[in-house]
Amino acid sequence: MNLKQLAEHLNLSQTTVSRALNGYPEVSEKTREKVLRAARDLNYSPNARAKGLATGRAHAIGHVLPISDQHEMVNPIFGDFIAGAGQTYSKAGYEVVISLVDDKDEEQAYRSIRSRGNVDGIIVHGPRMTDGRIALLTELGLPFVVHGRASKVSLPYSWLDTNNGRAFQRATEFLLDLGHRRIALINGLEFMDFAHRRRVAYGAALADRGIALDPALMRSEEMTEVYGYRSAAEMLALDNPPTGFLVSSMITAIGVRRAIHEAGLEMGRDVSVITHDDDLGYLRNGHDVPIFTATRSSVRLAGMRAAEMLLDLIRNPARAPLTQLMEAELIIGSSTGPAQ
Amino acid sequence: MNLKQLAEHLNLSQTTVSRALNGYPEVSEKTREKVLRAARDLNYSPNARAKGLATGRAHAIGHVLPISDQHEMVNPIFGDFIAGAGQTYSKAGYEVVISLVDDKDEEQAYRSIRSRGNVDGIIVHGPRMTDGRIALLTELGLPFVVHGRASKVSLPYSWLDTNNGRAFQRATEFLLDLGHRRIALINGLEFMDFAHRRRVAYGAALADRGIALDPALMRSEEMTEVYGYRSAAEMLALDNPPTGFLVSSMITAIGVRRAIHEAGLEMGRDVSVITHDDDLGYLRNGHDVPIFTATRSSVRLAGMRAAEMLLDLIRNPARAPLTQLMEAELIIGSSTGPAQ
DNA sequence: GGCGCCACCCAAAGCGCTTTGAGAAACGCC
DNA sequence: GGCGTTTCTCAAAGCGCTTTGGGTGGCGCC
Repeated sequence: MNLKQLAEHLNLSQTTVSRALNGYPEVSEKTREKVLRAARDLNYSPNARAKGLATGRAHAIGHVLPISDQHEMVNPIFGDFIAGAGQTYSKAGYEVVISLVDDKDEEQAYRSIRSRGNVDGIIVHGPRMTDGRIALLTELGLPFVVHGRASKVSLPYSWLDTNNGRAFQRATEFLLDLGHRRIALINGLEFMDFAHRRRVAYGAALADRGIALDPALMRSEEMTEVYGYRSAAEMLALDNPPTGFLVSSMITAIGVRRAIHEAGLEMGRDVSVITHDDDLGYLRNGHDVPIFTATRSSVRLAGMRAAEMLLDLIRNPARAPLTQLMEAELIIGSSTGPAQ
Repeated sequence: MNLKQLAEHLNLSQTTVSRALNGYPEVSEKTREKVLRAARDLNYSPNARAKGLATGRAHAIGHVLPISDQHEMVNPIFGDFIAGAGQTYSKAGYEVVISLVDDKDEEQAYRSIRSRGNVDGIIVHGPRMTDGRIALLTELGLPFVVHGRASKVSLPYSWLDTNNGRAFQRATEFLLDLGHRRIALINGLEFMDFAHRRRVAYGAALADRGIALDPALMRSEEMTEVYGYRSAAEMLALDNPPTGFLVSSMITAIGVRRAIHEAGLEMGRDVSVITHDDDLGYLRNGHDVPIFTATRSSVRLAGMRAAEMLLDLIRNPARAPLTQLMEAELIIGSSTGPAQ
């Protein structure tokens, strides 16, 4: 069923039918009514490609996930982010298209996304500190919003980020205030911007209290459970083990907890743990009784907001870049306690 | 840059340029060479909408996630599945389009996906035991592959599934062989087909040894960490607590482990746990030293294979439905031991 | 009755590509 | 040199939609 057939069925021109369906005023209410009913009855919906070709809009948003040998963005965050964004999109009649792009041919990939024209804008995931994609997309004139920031990029661009620095500063201070002096950082990969910021904030908070950084207490890897376990196990075996852990994700913190248990220690009493919590749907940090003391910031909410920003950008291409910084809340769970 | 401009630039007709780019034999190698170089230099890539309109193929695959109030498919599995499928797609030049559809207007949604024509086929996620989508899609003539099965649907259709029944039967028998008699099932939602099969297999294995089902030891909910924790905590507080747990996902098993620890028990000694393990990238069950005894089946691999099946179906529309059953392997970790 | 004005409606062009049906150029053969 | 083939190239139609630039009929008004 296409427009032409529908028009013939109704004994109307394609123009009139199209106008009726798209809410143009040049058509009488009676006609519009008739057209809408027929469309529903005959189960007509316009061909997206043809519509896109004619209007120049794809009504789709691209989510580009960089992949490389060292690192892969398909992580637990992504599902929740998409779920949030998807909610916003579907209200606005937009679709999500996902591209996995190898960062070897990143430039080529973005250019081709641009000229293939099947998305009206894109969300950039996993920004590095110095991320070439921002300049590239700006040059290409394709609307985009970065989930996160790129510290070393000075161009103006639209982004939405959690205040990772502030969050980790507060978390570090929280442990310091409890009397901890040996505080470990089990961080994500530090060429990722968010992890870099956390690292810097942690360092600054310690320096503020005159505590020197100990490289033996700092790790930076992909945030898996096993990584948390291994790191914590090794650190707890040191002559001078940490009494507090700052961890970059719930999954990793679960690994840390496992190591603590295996060492015969109790979390919250012998060893304190604070983690960042993205508030993932299936991995709730117990909203009533938090398991972990955590810096919480909903990634699903971030998805919704980033999507709104992007749609806004698409509708008003002339608009200046939008930015939004979300504060994480520090929630107190039972994984922290005074230093022994 | 579009075809016309490229053709003008080369002083050729659009036809010739198009043929050169798409590898048709009617164009000389010399010309083709020239065209390809120009395309690369000028960063031309064809407009996907126009191409799709002309060819009738979208070069995109839809992944449809049902959402409802009671249940939401955006779960940890999804990221890995897409990562696997995406690998196959990008090799074949296909994109992924994600639609979140509310199951209230499911029928409408699938019909509209069909007629909007921006995907060539779809992967159906999260099949229920009696899933209306299968009949609907068959009727619509849209190629599709189901990730999982629908037990109560008798139509032939293409699917790829893990042998959940066999896996949970083996797991149950494994615990029985270790002497466990009170075995709990912390299952997923049992209107989901995979969970139903697990439930049936668990029941059958117990019945085989003449053990009656105890409703107090059976749960069926969304597979979160908190659910695992709460269920296990409650069961361990029973007068006659279980000595073995069969759990439907790693995340939930982590919750179970937490409850066991909090009860002052040790997993693998006082209480045994077997979980299903989807082999998620960021939540590895320790490939060298498994944390949990588990039935393992890579969901990423499932994604790759399902994608291949679908592409096959798209290329040969006349082909009979394809089916593929993946066996899970039972890996022995340290979370199980003889019943006390 | 003739005029202008709305309210409706339509034919046709155009979006960027593929593909058909045919023409020109080059070649070998007698 | 003329013929049939092969090789290369082209103009134009068509995919399903939107949108421009008119038309047509009915109404009130003088």
